[in-house]
Amino acid sequence: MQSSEVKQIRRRQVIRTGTTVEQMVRAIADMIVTGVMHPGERLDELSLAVRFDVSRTPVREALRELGAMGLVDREPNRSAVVANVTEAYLHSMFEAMSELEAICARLAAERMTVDERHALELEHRASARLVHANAQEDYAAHNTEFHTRLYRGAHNDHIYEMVTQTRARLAPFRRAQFRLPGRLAKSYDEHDVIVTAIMRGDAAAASQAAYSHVAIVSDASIVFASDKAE
Amino acid sequence: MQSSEVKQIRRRQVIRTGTTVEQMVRAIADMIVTGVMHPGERLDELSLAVRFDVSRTPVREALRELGAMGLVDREPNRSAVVANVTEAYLHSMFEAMSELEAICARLAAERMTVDERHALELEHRASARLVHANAQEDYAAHNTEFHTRLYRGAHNDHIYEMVTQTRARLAPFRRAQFRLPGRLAKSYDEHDVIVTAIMRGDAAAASQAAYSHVAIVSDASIVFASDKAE
DNA sequence: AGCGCGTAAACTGTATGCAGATTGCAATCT
DNA sequence: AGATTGCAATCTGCATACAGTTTACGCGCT
Repeated sequence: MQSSEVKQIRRRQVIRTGTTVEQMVRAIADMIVTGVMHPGERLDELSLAVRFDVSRTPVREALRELGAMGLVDREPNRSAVVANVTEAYLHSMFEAMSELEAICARLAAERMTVDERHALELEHRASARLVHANAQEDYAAHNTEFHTRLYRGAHNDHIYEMVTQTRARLAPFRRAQFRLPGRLAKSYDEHDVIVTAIMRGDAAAASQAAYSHVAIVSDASIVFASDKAE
Repeated sequence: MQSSEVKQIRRRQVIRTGTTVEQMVRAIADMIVTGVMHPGERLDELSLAVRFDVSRTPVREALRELGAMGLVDREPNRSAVVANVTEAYLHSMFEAMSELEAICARLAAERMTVDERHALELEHRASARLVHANAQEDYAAHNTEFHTRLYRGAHNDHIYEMVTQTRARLAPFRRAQFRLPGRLAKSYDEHDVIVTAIMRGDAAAASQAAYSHVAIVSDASIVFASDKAE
């Protein structure tokens, strides 16, 4: 290996932000979810160290984190291997997402403050413009914000954690959905049903609407995911 | 530091199973949830290394894992600090547990195979004996098994993961509940309602019963937790 | 006295070395 | 030939050394 200054510079050029380990976690996570690495494939520490031009120490820490995220399986004295994110497991994550989102919607309908309700409605109305403009990128950003407000509105920190973690793990599989023709408008309509239910404090309706909304997204995304898996 | 053989032997005597890191994770997690360490308290790597008689490397890996578990907060170039598991957050975890358990019960009522239903019922009936004997330890073990069957019965791997993780984080706060007088019998009765609902495939009833059951446990445990916090 | 500033101590981040575990292969035996 | 045991190569687990960063303190200056 070369002198440490050179390495620092080289790395800084390639990768953006955060500590070395964070960067590696993101990079490896990406390789796994995008299918560059296949389930069962071994993640040899030394190879990764060479590949990222670091020592084995940060590699080990990254693998530990990925293990905690469920992206790799680890056993003592064995290589970490890419976890088997089977289509079945993916499906279970989407289903879980629907359930969690339904819970959030229900609790939000019951618990959101007046201010939160207002903000949610404003956020929602503001996105109508983006639908008409078919501004997919911007709508996606709005969409994230909208759902985040929903999660926050449930006023339960642990549920918020679970739902955002699940969401993060699903993100790579969900990216393409807004490219489906007409999806933006449908998404907006679905949001509308949720917002309306929440505004009038109808927990059951909000829950139901949120469940269906996510289920629809899931279907669209799973199609995409299986395409990618070729 | 002394020679490595000596250290190995000493450690083997003190701690039971798993790798050094796993042991440290458990030990530190215990100290945090039992209140030996207080929120905001710094977890200095070197001090921990000395304390557990290991080097900083396993300490760092343990801290990373604890960070992923949400028990400690980490920032680059700063000490890890004990996360603030406030009573509010604890409450949110118990509420989340109720919600998750309700989902599992509902899905289990719909999806459990004939074999799984049988096994659940047998497991449940077998525990009646333990109630009469007031065998708290054994009943606790049975209780774990019972709930695990419920979680598995939902046939959703991601939900299973979330619920077991949440359960693990709550475990230390829940330990004492069976010491409350009459709790064993009540627990058994509550299980009975759940089992009955599941056996006849009544998803709504199962869900409702599971929600209440966990809510009751939560109440009992939170009392204990706030006692301990003195 | 109060405020910067510089420096050293303390601590985290990373590299590297060594010991023990695992695995695959080969030589031997049945 | 197939099974088995021993060995070597490979890899993980941990320790230690070193580099970079943050923090705290004291000194000088205003």
